[in-house]
Amino acid sequence: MPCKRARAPAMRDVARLAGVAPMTVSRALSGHPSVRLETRDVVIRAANKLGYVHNFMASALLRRGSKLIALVVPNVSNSVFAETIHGLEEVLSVEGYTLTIGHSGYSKDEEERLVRTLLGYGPDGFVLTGLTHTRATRSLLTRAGVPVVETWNIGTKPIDMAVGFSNFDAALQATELLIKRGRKLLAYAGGTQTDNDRTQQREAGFRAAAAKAGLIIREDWVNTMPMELSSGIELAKRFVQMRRKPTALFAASDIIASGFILECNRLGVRVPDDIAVTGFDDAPLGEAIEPQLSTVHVPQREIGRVTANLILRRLAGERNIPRTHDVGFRIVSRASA
Amino acid sequence: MPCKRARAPAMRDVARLAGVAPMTVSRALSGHPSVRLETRDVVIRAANKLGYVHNFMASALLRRGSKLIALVVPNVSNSVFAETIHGLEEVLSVEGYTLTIGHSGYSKDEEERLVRTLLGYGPDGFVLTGLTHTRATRSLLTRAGVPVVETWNIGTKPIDMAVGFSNFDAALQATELLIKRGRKLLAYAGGTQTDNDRTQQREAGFRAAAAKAGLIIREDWVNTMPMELSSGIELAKRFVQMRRKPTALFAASDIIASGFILECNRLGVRVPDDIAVTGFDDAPLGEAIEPQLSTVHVPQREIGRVTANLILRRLAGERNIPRTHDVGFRIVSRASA
DNA sequence: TTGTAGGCGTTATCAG
DNA sequence: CTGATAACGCCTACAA
Repeated sequence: MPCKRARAPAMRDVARLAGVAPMTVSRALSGHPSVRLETRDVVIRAANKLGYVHNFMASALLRRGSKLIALVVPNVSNSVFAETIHGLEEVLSVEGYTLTIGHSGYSKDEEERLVRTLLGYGPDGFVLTGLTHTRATRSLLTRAGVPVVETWNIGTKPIDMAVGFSNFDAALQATELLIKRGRKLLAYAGGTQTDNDRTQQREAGFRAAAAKAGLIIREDWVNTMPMELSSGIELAKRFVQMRRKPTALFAASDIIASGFILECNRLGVRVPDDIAVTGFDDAPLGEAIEPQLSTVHVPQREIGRVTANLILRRLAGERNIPRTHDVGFRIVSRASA
Repeated sequence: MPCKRARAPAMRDVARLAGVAPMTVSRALSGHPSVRLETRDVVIRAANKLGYVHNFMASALLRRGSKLIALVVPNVSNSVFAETIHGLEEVLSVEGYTLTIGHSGYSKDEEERLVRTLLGYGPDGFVLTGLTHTRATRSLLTRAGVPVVETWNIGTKPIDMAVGFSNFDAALQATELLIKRGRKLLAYAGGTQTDNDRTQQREAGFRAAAAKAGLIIREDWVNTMPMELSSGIELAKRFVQMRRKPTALFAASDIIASGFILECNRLGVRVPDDIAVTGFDDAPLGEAIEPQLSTVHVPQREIGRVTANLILRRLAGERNIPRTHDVGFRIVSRASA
């Protein structure tokens, strides 16, 4: 165990060593212009000597800004959110902000609990995933009076700001790619989460594309399963055992689609001849497998970067920032469809 | 923009509504035994009515615990760390702790900067990746007097506690698997990071296995590259163009190894006939590809869980906790070697 | 240009 | 069992 928690040096300690008042230390360290350069040097030297670290909790208590940005994601292990976190960090850390992260596990009630907790740290900004939240979540965040960004979807009215793209349109266009290839027997594989507006919109987009083309969707071909490779593998195993088989699969995640294709290769199912496949996200894996995966490119990291910039602009006092930011998507046509 | 930041209800507001003193609210809400059940009910009802949320900044200021655990990882986008974060969250969130996360980008100086910043939030515990840090980092953390856990490696003396496994032994055994298969011309692919003790130990383990078997390593077959699929793909492309070719590859990451195998399949290189491959981490992808990847299983999420539990035990006042926790590894022999 | 007083929200301590 | 007081580290407002 490290030695007993000795009180960390505070401004008053720096002040004593520098022979000035604590207030002068505060000004010197925050770069206030009205401090004599000489004094400022003395203070900075003293601070370094003592290993002074600024106490953000005290500043936050005074509502001067905690330099904390709160983030709630469904799951950090999901690489698409990891990329978004990366984008956020990239931009925010330069400005001295730190992220506090909570996992909702795709539950809106857990999300509400987390929002409550995280607000207790006085964050300067709040980032959520998706547009559907409990009434209490919306109200807590509205009243908090800090910039709030909902990510990964756009459409309904955001609490404050939204950064994402239309999951509905993207799924619709990805499905239309399959239909354009002449496929009529469509299957779907998407996430399990009922509390998840992205997944819901993707399934809705899939159904809309089918309806537009006059195709009937067999409900037993609509699969909801975790977004894991194993789900795709399982799906391929089921596929070879089916009597009536679909001729196309739209997976609402590249991970599921890739697992499906990899297992098809093993089982001798030919993609796209026996079944065409389209994914979602444009993960690096989709490009590495054979056949390469057709998918929807989504600017995962960009969502984080744009979100961070919006928060920074808001904190800098900028007004009249549009509430919704569409980062777009792009259909990537490769060999699997 | 949400409405003007109205002051969030504080204990004093709850106290007023409940008709008691703020101190009583504090006790009631923290489950102090010396509060009459009736009083406690009144207080809790008042707190709920006002939507009171506990202000951690004030508690942190009093050094009563910020309920914050600080974490520095090289990169959240790397799935192995994402799993560890997941394990940490899993255990810590149940106890009401929140994670603050910083990315060092594999730089020890950036890590030091982050440690300084994160300490400014008065965390109740600190989690680092790896065992090598700047002198200042070690000293800051020692003096902070909070539990500190270094993860993903063991060996040298930790700052406080360490949770991981011997990267050296794991790499050595993975390489020996290749040697046992009769391969003598060994190539290596590992991370670029010079500041990275895990990568260094893996390379050292690889070299030690070769030396033990009396094999000479060609330095131009020792590749350092980012831990991405694309690195493995690049490596496979180089492989087909080589005049003298290695007969085995030890990749210090399943991602690189998988990229290599996937591209080999595309280029007609037979694995393991033309080249045997071993990875590291036991990512789900290794099992999904054909041939399946031999690798080192590492309990990624378990590292997070064990780390969290050690911190909790320390915070609960437990003494004499061993400093080093070896979570072990397991060689997984599959078709690629 | 520098210093002083007071308070942010919570809780340890001691008094009732 | 409950309440008053003081203090944690910093910064706004005002004074010198």
